[in-house]
Order: sequence, then C-alpha cells, then structure tokens
Amino acid sequence: MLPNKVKGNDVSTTATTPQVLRLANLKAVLSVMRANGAVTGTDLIAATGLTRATAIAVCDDLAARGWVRELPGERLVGTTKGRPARRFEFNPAAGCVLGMDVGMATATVLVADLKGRTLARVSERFEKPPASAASRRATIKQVVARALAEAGLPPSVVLAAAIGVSTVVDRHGKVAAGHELSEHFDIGLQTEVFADYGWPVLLENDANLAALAERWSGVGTGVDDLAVMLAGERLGTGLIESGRLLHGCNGGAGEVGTLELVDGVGSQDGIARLARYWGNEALAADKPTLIRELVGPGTNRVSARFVFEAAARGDEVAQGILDRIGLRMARVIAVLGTFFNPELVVIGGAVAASASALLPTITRELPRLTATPPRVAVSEFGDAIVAAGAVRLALDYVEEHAMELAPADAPA
Amino acid sequence: MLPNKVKGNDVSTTATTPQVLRLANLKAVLSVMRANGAVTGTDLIAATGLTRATAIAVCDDLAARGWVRELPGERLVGTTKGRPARRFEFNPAAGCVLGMDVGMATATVLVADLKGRTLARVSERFEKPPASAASRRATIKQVVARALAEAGLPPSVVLAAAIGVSTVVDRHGKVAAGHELSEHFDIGLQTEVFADYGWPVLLENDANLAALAERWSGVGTGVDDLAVMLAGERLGTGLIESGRLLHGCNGGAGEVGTLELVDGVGSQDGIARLARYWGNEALAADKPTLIRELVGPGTNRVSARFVFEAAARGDEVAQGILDRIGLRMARVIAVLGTFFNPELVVIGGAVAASASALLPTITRELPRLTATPPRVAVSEFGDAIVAAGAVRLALDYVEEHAMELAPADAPA
DNA sequence: AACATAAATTTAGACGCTAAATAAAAGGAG
DNA sequence: CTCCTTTTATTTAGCGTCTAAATTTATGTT
Repeated sequence: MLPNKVKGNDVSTTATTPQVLRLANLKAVLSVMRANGAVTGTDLIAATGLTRATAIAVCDDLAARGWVRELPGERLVGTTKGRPARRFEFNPAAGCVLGMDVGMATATVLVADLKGRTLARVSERFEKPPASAASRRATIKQVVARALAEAGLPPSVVLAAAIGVSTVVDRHGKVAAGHELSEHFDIGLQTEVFADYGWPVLLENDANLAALAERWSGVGTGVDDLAVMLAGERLGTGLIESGRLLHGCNGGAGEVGTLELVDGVGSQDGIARLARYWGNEALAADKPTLIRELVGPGTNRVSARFVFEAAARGDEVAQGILDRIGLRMARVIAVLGTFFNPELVVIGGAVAASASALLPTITRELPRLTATPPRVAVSEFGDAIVAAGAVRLALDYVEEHAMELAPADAPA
Repeated sequence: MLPNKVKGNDVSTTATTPQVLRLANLKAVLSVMRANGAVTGTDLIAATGLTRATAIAVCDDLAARGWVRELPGERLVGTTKGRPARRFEFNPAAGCVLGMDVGMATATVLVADLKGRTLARVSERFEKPPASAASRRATIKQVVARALAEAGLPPSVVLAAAIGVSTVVDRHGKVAAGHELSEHFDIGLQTEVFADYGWPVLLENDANLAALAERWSGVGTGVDDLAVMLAGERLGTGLIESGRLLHGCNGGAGEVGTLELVDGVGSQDGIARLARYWGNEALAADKPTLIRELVGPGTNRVSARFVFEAAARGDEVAQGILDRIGLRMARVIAVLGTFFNPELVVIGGAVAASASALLPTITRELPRLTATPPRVAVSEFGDAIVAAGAVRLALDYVEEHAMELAPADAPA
C-alpha cells in the first residue's frame, strides 16, 4: 500500500497510512461532541450513521488536530462487560472566544472557552460622552487586554471575537450607515481595533445577540421563534424565526423606531427610562410617595431602582407607574406577537430582574390586545446578556469554520 | 469488469456499465438546467465543478429518467470550431404542477409545466356562503378536473399541487386551529380532497404565496427581503427575509390582525373594502360626486372600481377617499418597514392595478413615518398572484424532491 | 487531404467509505 | 486460574463515485 500525500504521522512503524476524511464528517462529529459530553465510538455510530471504523478515524484525526482529546479509560456508568470503549470529548481548551458588549457608556468583555464557560469578565466605562473615536478604541483594547490577562491566556489562543453594538448592523456584519448612533460604533472595530491580532471579528446588533444568548442557555433555550427585547433605556428587539436571526435588508429588522405609530406607546423609551421619567414627574407633582424617601433629601434624581423598590413595598404611586409601564410594554409585545408570532418574548437587559414585577400586568393585558399572545418571560442573564450572546455568535463562527482555524495547542 | 447492480441498460453491446451517480450531483445539474436554457458539458463543468466525464454521465442519467432531454445537434451560436457539444435541457414536459387559490368565494387553478409556464387556468365560484364543506370540496375537485382537461393532461402527470388559503398556515403546512376563517379551509384539502390522486399537496397562506410569486417573476424578482401585501378585502402580508418565507411559531407572522393598535389604521380592512365603505358614506352624506353617476340610478351599492374611476376622472370626493386610503396604507407599510426592514413592499391582489393611484401618496408619506422607508411597488400579477405563488411553491417542491418523483414520460 | 480544435469517450486509478474478519480488553463462570 | 462471553477496537479487502489523463470523434480550416 502506497503512502498517501498526507502531512505528519510518517513514523513508518506499524502505523498504517491515516485516512483522509471528508470535511463534513469531521464537522458532524465535532458537532456531536460539542452537544454532548464524553462520547464513545458507539455513540457516534448512532449519531452520525458512520461506521465504527470511520467514526474512530475521525476522532483520531480531530485529536491530532487538537480539537478533541481522548479521556483516560474510565468506564461509562452502566456498561459493565466487554472491551471498554475509547472515550473522546471536545477539547474546550482548544482555544477561546471573546464576547463583547460595546455600549454608549460601557465596554464589557467575556472570555469563554469553547464550551462557552466564562473564564473572565471585565467591564470598563468609556470617558464621559462624547468620547472621541480614538478614546473609545483605546478603552476597548484595554478591556480586552485586561480580560485576557485575567483569564491567563495569550491573544494567540483567541479563535474569534464578536462585538455587540447598540446600532443597526446588517447581516454581513457592517454597521448600517446613516443611523442615529452609528458614528459611535462605526469606529473601525473590525478593521482597526483588532487588526493586529488577526482574529475574525464579528459585529452584530446588541438585541440580536441578546436573542442568541437567550436561545442558547436562557429562558428561551431551544425555542425556535423567539423575540428578545432589550428594554432598559432604549427598546431594541432581536428576532429569531425558525432558529435564525432576522436582519432585514439593512439590519433594521426589530428596530422599533417608529413606535410613535403604535397607540399608547409613543416612543422607544425603555423601562428604566420611563420609570425615571414618571418617577420624577410624580415628585414634581408633590405626590405622597415612598420614592421621595428612597431618593433621599439631598437630590431630586430618581433612579429606576427606587421606583421598583417603592412599588415592592406597597407604594401606590410607584405601583401606578409600574402599571403604566406594564401597559405600554404589553402593547409593544402585542404588536410583536401579531407581526412575528413568536412563541416567547423575553424581556432582557440590566432592568430584567425588576421587570418581573411587570409580568402580571403584561400577561393580563396581552390577550385583549392580540389574538396570538406569546408567552412572556424575563431574562435571567442580567447585564451580561449581550456579551453572552456575543460569545455564542463567536462560538457559532468557530464551529462553522473549525477546520480553517488552528487550535491553541495543536500538536506540531 | 463486472456489471453493477443497476437497473436497465443491460443490452450488453458496447455499452459499458453506467455509473451510479451521487444524488447531490443529479440535483445540482438539474438545478443548473432549470435556471438556464440549453446547456453543454462545458457549461456544467463551470457551474458545478465536476469533470466533463461526470457531468455528461449525469446528463445521460437524467435523460434516462426523463427529467432532461438531449437537443438535436444544432451548434450554439458563437462557437465554430471543434467537435460540437452535446446539448441538454430541462424537460418541461416531464410533468406538471397545480397552483390553486382557494378563497372564500372563488377557487382558481393554474396548471403549469415544470418551467412554470401556464398551460391552463380555470376559476369557479363556490356556492353562496355559507357553502358546506362537502360543497366546497366538490367545487374544488371540479375546477381541478376542468383545468387538467383544458391543459390536455391526465392527473397522473401532476407531480405536486399547492394550495393558497386565506387563513393562518404554519410552516409545516397545517391550517392553524382556532382562527377566524380556519373552518372554511380546514376541510381536509390534503387528506380528503386529493387523496385519490396521490399527489403531494402543499398548503400555504395566500399572502405568503403572493410573496413567492413576486420574488419569482414579479416586481420583486430577486429581492431577498420582501413584503407583499394582499390588500383587496382583508390585509394580509407575506414576508420573505433573506430569501426565506417567515411563518412564526403558528404561521401567524405577517398577520396584521391587531392593527387596531396602530394609530390611524384601526382595522385590517383592505383597499377595496375601504373604497366601498367610504364611497357609500359619501353617497349617504349626499356629497356631490361622480361616484353616484357611475353607480347608476337603480342601486346604492358602490363598488371599489367606481371610486377609482371617479378619482381618475378628477372627482374630488373620490380623490379624497383615495388620499385617506393612501395615508392608511402608508402607515401600515411604515410599520412593516420598521419591524421587518424589507427592501421592497409590493401591493398585490385583484386591486393592485388600481392601487398604483395610491403610490404617490404612499411614497410621499412614508419618509415622515419611518426612518427606513422601503421601496413600494404595485404587483402586475392581477388576481392570479396567489395561484402563481402556489405554482412556484409546487415547483420548489418538485425541484427539492425530484429524485423521489417519477416524471411523466419516463422511459420504461 | 492534412491539420487544428473542441468536445466526447474510455481507461486506470484515487479517494473515502463500508462490511466483514480479526484482535483486544474487560467481566463472569467454573 | 482458565475459558467463555461480551463489547469494543483494529485490520483488511473491496466497493462506489469521482477525477485525471489518454484516446477518440466530429467538426472547421488551410
């Protein structure tokens, strides 16, 4: 048998020439391993339809490339007889990904291994607006450097990075020109900021990433038709239909910018902003409310937190405000439910935890507003939802392009 | 060389054993042929990346199955030297498809060949509502029989049938239960009506089919992010994002049922209905208008046609009605444009031709209502838009499942 | 008639897999 | 402890599908 034109493994001992395996099979096996934990040859036969010979050959190939590692021979529970199966698992240390949330005020970076487990998390505020593009770039670079240092990893092991920005991004990852906020984010994130590292850098709208995060491991896990609303300051919606993110021709899908047209909504103000606004209004009108005490004597600045807390303690003015907010959200969700017919609408963002106080109002009102009321839930991600979605996007990229990328600890 | 386990072609003359070809390659070549006209081996090499040997083998195989036919040896223009290339083309007579529009009042059937060319078209009205399910079934069967007779084709050559219905249909082709109109259409179209023929019968929402039609060969040809509004009696919207139809979890995506929430719209009434309604209102108010003359002395029933005609002739009352309708449509389109960000919105249905009178108003108002105004156009399909879309859906099915179907004139 | 050209056809063999035979690594029975 | 059973890994032969290269064929040109 003549040796094939294949790299490495030329140690002509007993070793027969390794097969050249079809890319699709490598990907399929890798995908099975990422979905499950440790995997045996028999598992792969069931999952992929390949022969045992091929399945194991694929595992050996992936292990040689560094994507997969073989576990020492502990038996799987349950099996007792027969030759012990070799066990392989996806190597989460084959690299890492970066998930970033670059907002108006703050940049957040998550470093995650290839199983999506967080290795480090760092946030930093930008200089007070208006920060120059150069200043924003510098801050972003710095946060990334700190996060990698905290994870104890060199930049070379980063296989992909994804960035969530609160402006319109089309399906090719380009910041759509001409939008209100685009100049704050179209600062060469892909071309300049990370050019030195040579990482693939993906850009996406923050609400879209929030949707990816929820479908990945949040309350929307496994839901194929899903809407996620970032509802803190500005309403923004990420839409997943049949498991795929919607963008529209310029990336504007889900931008609820013209909500002025919707009765009883009138703007794209989010929950926190409305709570502040109406809280201040109540104070200005000298209504008797706990909010005043929570704000304290020195200042007049109501923060959303105080309104929610006052309402929780039974304050009627605050509860009235939450009712108003709930009604408004119900209307927005009703429109979403009618137009997109999602199975589930998730309210996310920093305000999500508080937003659970709005759920009774929302679920009560929804059936009156639409014939197809979706389930409504509140995200449990907190303010890392966008960065978590960015991690998911980067992981998707790595999975898709695995065979073109070089794992961190690839042998030779 | 041992003969393979392959059907037919056992005439052991010079004929070498035919190759068994990969399904994906058969499909790829078939797809190229459907897209282009006559095709040579060299064309296929360029289009598919296969070798000439394989490409021609695929053609011979497809020809033997009946999907493709070889053209007699006229040279293609331009080439002058060398051995003449064999030329193959997709065989449009390998079968036919049915595209149906089953509405409340009328059933329309198109018979089309596999290139999508119409071979016959028949419409028939149902018994006056409420027609029983049995009566509706009988009418539908009858229209189909007449259409096939008109095309001169037996039922056996039908490879697939698609039906557009004006109710909610999910992405698996099931009529969603519990909807206003569902009982008129959930009459066993797939299970009973055509059970005898053994055709694959696909069900889809009428507006969705309209969208397929426009993207196939209408004003939306090739547009990847497209909304089509059926705007005659009831507003219904078909949405295509990134080239794919949107359904939502129950098929309700694009149902504008809760438009009550949208300022200045208030219902899902379509253009024709509004024209009638406001036309009657004007007559009742005794306004001086040409509409009265067009309606005639005997009756008081305004039809939409009269309003459009009066407006075209300069009647101010009628023009005022069209303005109101235009404003309303602009608002609906603005909401669509904001939520979906389509490149183009097409107004379709029987009323489409008249609707071009509304375009100036709509395009004038849109930029005020949304930051992302889509292009707006009027369909040129007339009232066959749904049936045409059904043809397209059936063709897609045939293309997808070609290798599982038996062409009409398959040899032996 | 001889040549040039572009395509078809034939042939050998490469590639990536499967199927079947064989070997290995364990537990259990005697 | 040895033998048997079970379960898996490994090896081997070879099959199906394609490519690459050589050969042939059909045409136009000189």
